[in-house]
Amino acid sequence: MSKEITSRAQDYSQWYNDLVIKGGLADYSAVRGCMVIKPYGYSIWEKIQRTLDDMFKATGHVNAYFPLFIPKSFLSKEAAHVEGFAKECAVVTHYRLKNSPDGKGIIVDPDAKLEEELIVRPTSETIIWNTYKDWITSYRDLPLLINQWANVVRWEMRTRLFLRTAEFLWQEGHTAHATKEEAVEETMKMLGVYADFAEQWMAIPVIKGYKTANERFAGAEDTYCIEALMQDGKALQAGTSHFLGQNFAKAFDVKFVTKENKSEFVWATSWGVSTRLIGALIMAHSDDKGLILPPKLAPIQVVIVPIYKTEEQLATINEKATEIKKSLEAKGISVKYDNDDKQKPGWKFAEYEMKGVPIRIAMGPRDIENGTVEIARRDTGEKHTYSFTDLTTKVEHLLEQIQLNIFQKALDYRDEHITRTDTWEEFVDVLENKTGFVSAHWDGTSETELKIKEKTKATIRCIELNAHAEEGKCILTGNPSHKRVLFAKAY
RNA sequence: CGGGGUGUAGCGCAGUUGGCUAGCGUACCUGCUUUGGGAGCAGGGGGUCCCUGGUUCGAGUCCAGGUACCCCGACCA
Repeated sequence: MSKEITSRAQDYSQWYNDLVIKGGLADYSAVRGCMVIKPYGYSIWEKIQRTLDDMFKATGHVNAYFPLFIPKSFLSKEAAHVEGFAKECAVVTHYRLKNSPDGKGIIVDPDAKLEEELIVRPTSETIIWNTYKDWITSYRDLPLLINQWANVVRWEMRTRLFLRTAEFLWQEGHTAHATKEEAVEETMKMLGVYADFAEQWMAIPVIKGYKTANERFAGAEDTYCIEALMQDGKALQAGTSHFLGQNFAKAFDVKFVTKENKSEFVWATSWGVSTRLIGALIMAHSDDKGLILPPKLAPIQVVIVPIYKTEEQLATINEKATEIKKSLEAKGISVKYDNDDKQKPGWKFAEYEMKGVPIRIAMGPRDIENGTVEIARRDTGEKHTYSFTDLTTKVEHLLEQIQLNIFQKALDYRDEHITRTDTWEEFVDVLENKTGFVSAHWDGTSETELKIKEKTKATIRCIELNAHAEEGKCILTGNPSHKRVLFAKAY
């Protein structure tokens, strides 16, 4: 056995790392905090990208690309924004290297110092709003609905594969609107897009909510989010959509003339999801045997493994397997027929389970004789023998079932891990032992929120959009509260 | 940035109080046998023992300094 996976019970972090590395999704790189996304992992990202991009286009957005570098002065134009990002910016100070005088290697040429230092974008609001100033003059220029697929850099103190890397890939939407109402509507619309994507494609149930002032995006009036729950009971913010008000319009002096010939500041939103989604995908569904990928995002949906003793048998199986492969592919299903002779069937079974391929079809002499195949589901481990008849339909149906099943499983787990508490003792106990979300009253002050974080390490993940009014007392201070909020320890 | 850990073959690791040609598993190459859950046997190739300096007849091993990465916190998507 060359690829043992650490079990979740033994060491959850190590389990996660094993899945990423041994599942062939990514590798550590020579650069601190930066990872290499390997082809198998990147193909998941490509599927995420393609799907979301279609959803963005369908909601009226177009793609553009803005510079990787941002003049240092831009960042400081919005006070909260610089405050939030300054501590984690990579800075370009020089533009040239030269041979070291002692002949050993190369050094930064001190004569090549930049007039104004450039930062590597941690997010693009500033460079984009600086550009929007030139693009927007009239109400006729609005709304401006732009998305960009890009890499950004945030110099995090501690990194984790996919969940928090110094450089990561993401998309960031930046829209400009004539009215507050329209901008708020856009913010909510994109939150909805993210939630739909998470649930229908990633099979991860999410809670839609908004952030408290403490957790808000630097420079936003309101930050909305989708929160998911991982198998270790920790919450993971899977996507955010920000209502930026007129903050960036004011910082970059972006005004437009209304129909009534009045000059007004533009209203803004921004929204993003990143390669962190892949981390969520891994942790939400997988088990101790390896990855479990939702069929809709799995790079390989079906793998066919031949079992044979003789060349004649292999030839027969090749023929039948190719036929099956073609008929599945005709339905848009991605199939790999693995007749590589260097590995044995048992090895392949374990390997594709590790990689999370939803369906495995095994074909041996027995099957050829009986006109059957053996089909194994990755999510449940169940194996059944099916006849060739209507195989394509059966597989299509099974893929749908798997997609629904892993969503339901994640949903059941999530729902079991939302606990309502009304006493501090129970609150602490649930966070510590049961884990997951805790629904509790909070007095609405940042001070209380921070104290709770200090005592329990839990933060307010969000205030649910559909939270109904309910009178109660703050879990910590006993002060009056009008609705419950969701606490959890988070990634 | 604080705490802990690890750097020895592609990968995972062992290496005793300092001692001979640095070893094991796996992967790789060759051959034969195998193939319905990570195959077996035989043979073979592969090393800057993280770096620098020191102690010593002799350093993977001891000492000092450096460096890289991982894990747990603080910070964050």
